[in-house]
Amino acid sequence: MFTLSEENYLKAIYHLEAISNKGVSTNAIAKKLETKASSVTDMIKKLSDKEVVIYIKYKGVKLTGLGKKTAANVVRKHRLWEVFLVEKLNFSWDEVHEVAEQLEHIKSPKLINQLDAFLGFPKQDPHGDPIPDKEGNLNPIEKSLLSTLLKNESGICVGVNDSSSEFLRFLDKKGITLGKEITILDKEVFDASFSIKIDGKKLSISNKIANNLYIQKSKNKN
Amino acid sequence: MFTLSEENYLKAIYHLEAISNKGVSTNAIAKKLETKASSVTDMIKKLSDKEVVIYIKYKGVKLTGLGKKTAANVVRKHRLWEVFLVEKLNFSWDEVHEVAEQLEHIKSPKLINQLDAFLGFPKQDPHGDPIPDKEGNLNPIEKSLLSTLLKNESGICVGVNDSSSEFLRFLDKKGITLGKEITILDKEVFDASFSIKIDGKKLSISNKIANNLYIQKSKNKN
DNA sequence: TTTAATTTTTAGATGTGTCTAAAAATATTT
DNA sequence: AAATATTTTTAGACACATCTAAAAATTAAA
Repeated sequence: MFTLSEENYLKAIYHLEAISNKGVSTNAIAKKLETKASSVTDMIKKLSDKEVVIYIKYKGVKLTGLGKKTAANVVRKHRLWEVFLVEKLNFSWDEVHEVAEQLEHIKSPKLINQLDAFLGFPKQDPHGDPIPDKEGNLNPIEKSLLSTLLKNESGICVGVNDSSSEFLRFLDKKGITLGKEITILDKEVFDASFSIKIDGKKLSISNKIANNLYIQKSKNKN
Repeated sequence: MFTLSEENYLKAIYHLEAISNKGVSTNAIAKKLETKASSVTDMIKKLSDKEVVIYIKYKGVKLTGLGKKTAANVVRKHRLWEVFLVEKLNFSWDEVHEVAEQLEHIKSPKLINQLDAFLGFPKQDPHGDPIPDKEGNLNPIEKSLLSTLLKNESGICVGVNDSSSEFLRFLDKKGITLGKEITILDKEVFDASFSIKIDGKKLSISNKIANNLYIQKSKNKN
């Protein structure tokens, strides 16, 4: 069994590995968990003793098979709870993270499996992120950043790279939600901003936005 | 804000006050929480500093208004989650306690209010215990122990005094569930056991059972 | 390749919640 | 009311997770 703190470290390492796939550095973990490097070193030793990470001094850590599975299970719980909050309790997608951070630590295999069934075995959470299965495997969906689309190409909005409340509320305000189709009308050389079409309306979005929105490329219409 | 441990102490004191309505003794709390008296003394001091209990050395504790409200809110959450587990996730009434013990500590007013609405504002948990409202007030239902019924009197099963898995599974086995009507056919002087009628069938139950089952007295039929 | 900058680890401390063992206070017997 | 038993508190220790400050190792720059 793992403590709440250990689970949070495993989850952080899991997410960091997904980006870099190299050894995860002490500092990277510290930054992610908003804690100090010395605290990270301490915890890493515990995790290493429990054989969920491989730790080589000064070289960072890697998750073991068990570590990966444990972390994926926490992520699974987090994302299933997010679906529950949005689908059943009318939370909006920018409100779920904090509560799911708590709920993900509830220990009960039956609870999470029943919840999964109750929700109809969802494959993605409200932000478009894939939900790991019981074994910890996840089916990543094919997606690209909106910024990679060329002029006149289209895509269906399928996820976000930044899931901060600020960004999500911004998307809400602009009427950008998962499932909607976006077409690139123009790209500005000047500031790398985009002119897009969504719901038949023309919209201008900054490069930052385009770099945080995932789409699934549609077949080109001509 | 209160820690998980503090919440558990408050809840324990809350339940103990409901029985005795005197100052709750250190030992009583220790027994309830399966901990040591010295640990209880330590925690009581913290709770006293936080003004949720009145503590007089060697004289036990009493909850303050704030303490009562805080404890009732934990109980509210516990019982609402129990309803959720039974009604939505197909848990049986003997499986919910352990999981609810974890869920009751999740901090999010919106979560619990939405859950309440989602469940249709239930008034009782799966064991027949009343669910406190947002302010911490609770509407106790009128109930008596089955053992207090006289021969030929009837009552609707509305709650349990002992909600251990063992007792609940025993009731399941005997076909005794909340809502069913029970009629006393006979009382044995010898061992204080009861002969009852439920679902048209005759059943013999021990005094211990009759002392742990709450019923709501029906109008006498003749 | 030596020096400087950065990262990481160690050493020692703190707060929370718990424990054991012993002391103090209260309650119960005789 | 004195002796005994029980309850409660205190004192001191420990595990967990964290921190600061300083030392050690690694990486980058001159």
